Amino acid sequence: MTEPLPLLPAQAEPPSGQVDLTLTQTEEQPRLRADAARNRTRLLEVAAELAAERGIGNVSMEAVATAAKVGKGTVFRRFGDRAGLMLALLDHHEQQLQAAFLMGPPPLGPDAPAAERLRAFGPAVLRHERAHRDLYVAAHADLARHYLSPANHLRLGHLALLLRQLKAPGDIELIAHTLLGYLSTLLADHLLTERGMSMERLEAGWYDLVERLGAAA
Amino acid sequence: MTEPLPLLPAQAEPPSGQVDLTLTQTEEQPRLRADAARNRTRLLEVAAELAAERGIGNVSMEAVATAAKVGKGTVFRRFGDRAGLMLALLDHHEQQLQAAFLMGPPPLGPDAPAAERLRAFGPAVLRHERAHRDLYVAAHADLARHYLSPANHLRLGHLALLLRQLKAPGDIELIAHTLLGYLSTLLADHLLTERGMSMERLEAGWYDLVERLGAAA
DNA sequence: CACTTAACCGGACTGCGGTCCAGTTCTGTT
DNA sequence: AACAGAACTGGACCGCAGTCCGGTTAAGTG
Repeated sequence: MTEPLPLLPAQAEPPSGQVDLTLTQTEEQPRLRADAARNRTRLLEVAAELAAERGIGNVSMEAVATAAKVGKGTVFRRFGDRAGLMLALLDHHEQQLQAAFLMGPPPLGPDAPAAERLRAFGPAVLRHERAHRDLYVAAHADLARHYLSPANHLRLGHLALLLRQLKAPGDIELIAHTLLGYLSTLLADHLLTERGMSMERLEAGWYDLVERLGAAA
Repeated sequence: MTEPLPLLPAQAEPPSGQVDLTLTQTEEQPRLRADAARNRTRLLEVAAELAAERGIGNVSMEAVATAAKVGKGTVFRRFGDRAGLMLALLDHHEQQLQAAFLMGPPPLGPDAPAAERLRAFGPAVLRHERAHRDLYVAAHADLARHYLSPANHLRLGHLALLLRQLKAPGDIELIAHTLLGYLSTLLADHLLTERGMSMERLEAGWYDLVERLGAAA
């Protein structure tokens, strides 16, 4: 909780081979050694596989290590901790979403007016998170890290950009956080599952929110 | 993750002696046996003590059990799991806050106009959570339960009430959730600590939010 | 191509959260 | 007061996250 944080080289997101991380700006990756890179991809593949067949909640770190024919220590060295592995797994999916709203077609992509992009952002995220619910929940088990994750940072920046283009009044950064909070996996899941709300209702709520918080004074 | 949930009598909030839980409506408490009630209070006392001296993060369930001269199983039977114990610990503090905005003096209490109460709610919660930061973070480690906790439910209901009194347009429940999300312990902590924002800025953000989301159409 | 060194590897080890169940203690009933 | 059964108790037990460190291997240097 307030530890000195031993070593943990802080290298949780080094890309490997075909994996392209240019989207989520990784502050700098120290370049993995060849064997280490190989192991990393194998670990991710195996983890995804196990998650698919028995549910991510029933995949222990040790199981991943064993299935990838690697020592447990290796897994932890690479990903730091369980949440780190989840985050890495998630990263792949996240990139699809990011591509959609950074370079995709309207109304999400850059060829639509800002107001429309902002509107479209909500449902896109809601649906995306719903599709990968388990993983998001598991990954954000450590909530503190969540706010620091590149993915979250990117979303935040995107929203702030759109809001600025719209000349939205007020504290843009805080408003962006508020909007993102509305899209939180756990909140959406709670409202849909526990409270029995419909996706349409959540989307309508988003449109309303965007209208009131994004409109120029 | 999708288990049948063995027993867990779902009795996590039975009051004991002087502890008054009428505020956070506890759906029904099966009345603890005399010895069990005694143990419960001792456990909470001991836990609070240990938390105070070595930080809540460094207090294991076993340590609490031992210090209270009780078996480990007893602790888990009483509180379900670690988060349950945290929640119970938190409950006491939470009641102070609840009393403040349910029955306290203006501008928080019922003798002030709704708009003022709504405005005052934000800073009150922000400051309260900041004061008990560690505990909130530990307790909400299990985020799914968080949305179901009586405390959260009460806050939500309170906000919804005020919004309704203000004749705020839109989907009241969703707006209440959005507002509450802005006050999330973890978000606030992130903004204050990591992003170096000032408390004043967060409060100003709240006032702005309330004005735009609470104003009648 | 030999050599140095930094990085990596694996698996034994620790501590904790959570479960289980045989034995004990309370509470309501007659 | 005696009894039956429900509720509680405690500690042995399990599996997993995360640490540690002696041995190994890859990447720069001449």
